[in-house]
Formats: sequence, structure tokens, C-alpha cells
Amino acid sequence: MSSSKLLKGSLATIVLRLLEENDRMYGYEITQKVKELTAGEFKITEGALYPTLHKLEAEGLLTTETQPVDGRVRKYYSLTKEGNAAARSKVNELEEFIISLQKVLNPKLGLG
Amino acid sequence: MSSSKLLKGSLATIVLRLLEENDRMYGYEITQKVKELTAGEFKITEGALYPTLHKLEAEGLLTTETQPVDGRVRKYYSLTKEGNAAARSKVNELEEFIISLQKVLNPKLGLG
DNA sequence: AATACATACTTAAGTTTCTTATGTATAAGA
DNA sequence: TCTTATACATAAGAAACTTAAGTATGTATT
Repeated sequence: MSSSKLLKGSLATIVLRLLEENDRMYGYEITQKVKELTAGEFKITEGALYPTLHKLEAEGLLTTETQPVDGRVRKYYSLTKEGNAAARSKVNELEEFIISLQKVLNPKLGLG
Repeated sequence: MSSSKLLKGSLATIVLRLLEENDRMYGYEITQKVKELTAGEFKITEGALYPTLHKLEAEGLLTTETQPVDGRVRKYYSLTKEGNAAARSKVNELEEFIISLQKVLNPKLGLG
């Protein structure tokens, strides 16, 4: 993931979250979707994305289907059952992380 | 930083932000302050914090004063002029990052 | 026809930033 | 005396990136 090199640990969570919404996606599509959602702020690099997808597949969180489209090969990824559970828990974890981070960045607000 | 190993890149920003508010702090104090602000969610490890402080000092963003207190040595850190500017820009960058991240995690909201 | 850009996936080398572990040293509490 | 808290430093290893290179096809431009 490019654009400010922050967040070295949320790429897998982002992938899982997108697959929760989209049922199945291929790698290149994921890079474009993230770019679109963030108005170009996040640019996921191939060198980061593909190894992440392979790792999630190896962990049993994703399954793949390969399809030729217009003479090029596409590899579609979908969540497994465990992938669904992992998506929910990882997104939650990340959201809680953001809340804690905001408490540090802006201790005047929401100290409840 | 412990607790979920997320956020591999925000520690320096957190340090700069705390020093923006507190004028001067020493390492151990920073670990305790972060723990307090996040109700124990973030536990900054010494192995992460001290090298980060040294790096920020080497970059000219922090200055140090060493003081003996109760027989132990404390090393107080303060922002330099450039450290102040860096704090503002890094905190902004991180906040914008969080906004983008939320757009990916929850595309239904705030798609402006 | 040649060149460039978009689509599409893979992998290796190097860097950054952590975690884990170890070491030093003093003070306070059980 | 032993443990916990305070206080700093640093080395080894792991994780997650960036950068770069490679392969391959389709489309648009000159």
C-alpha cells in the first residue's frame, strides 16, 4: 500500500472487508476499488497485494477460481466460512484500534 | 507498540502528538500516558519506543535534557521548532489516513 | 507498425518498524 | 530477600511493506 506508508497491518483487513461486500473480486479489481473508494488516497501496490492474497488463501480464509477473460487470466477470490468470521473480527479490531488512536491524538474529546 | 500489532507506522506520530501537548516528557512517562489515554489498549514497548525517540532526535525533531530524579536518570524530550512543524503535519496525515480507511471499511457512510 | 498505456498476475531483494529478549541500575514494598 | 516499579539501551528476529523486475494480452495513439 502506498500513499504515506502508514497502516502497515491493515491491508489484509481491507481485503477481507471488500470481499465481505463484493462476494468475489480479483486482485486488480481490488486495487481499483480501493483507489476509487478513497479518491486516490490509497494506492495498493501489487507487491503488497498479491502476497497478501496468497497468504490469506494459504490460511484458508480465501478460495480462488481462475477464469480467462478477453484472453487474459483473472483469479477471483472469495471468502470461505472462516474468512467470513475473520473479516468480522479483523474489521472490529481495526475499528477499535482507530478509536484508541483517536483518544491519543485528541485526548480532549471523548474521554468518557 | 503491543496490543494487536496494528499501526506499524504511527508510533512516531503519537510521540510527536504527546509532546505537542506536554512540553516535555521522558520515555517511561510516554508509555504510561498512552496506556492511560487508551485504558490499557495500547502498550508501547521499550524496544519500540526508545529507538523511535533516538531516531526523532537524530532527525532534529526532538532535543533532550538529562536529569537525575530520586537517584535514577531521566531523559526528557521536547519538540524543536522543526519538531513542532513535523508534529502538525504528521498528525494531519494520520487523521486523513483514518478518514480514508473508514471510507474503505464502511463505504455506505460519508461517500461525499 | 511502433510505442505507450491499461489490464492482470508473480516473485525477489531490500527497508522499515515492530516484537521479543537481554542487560544495566535504583527504589519501594512484601 | 525477592518481586515489582521505575528508567534507559540495544541486539536479533519477524512481519509487512516498497521497489523493481519479469511475463503476457488488449487498446489507443502516432
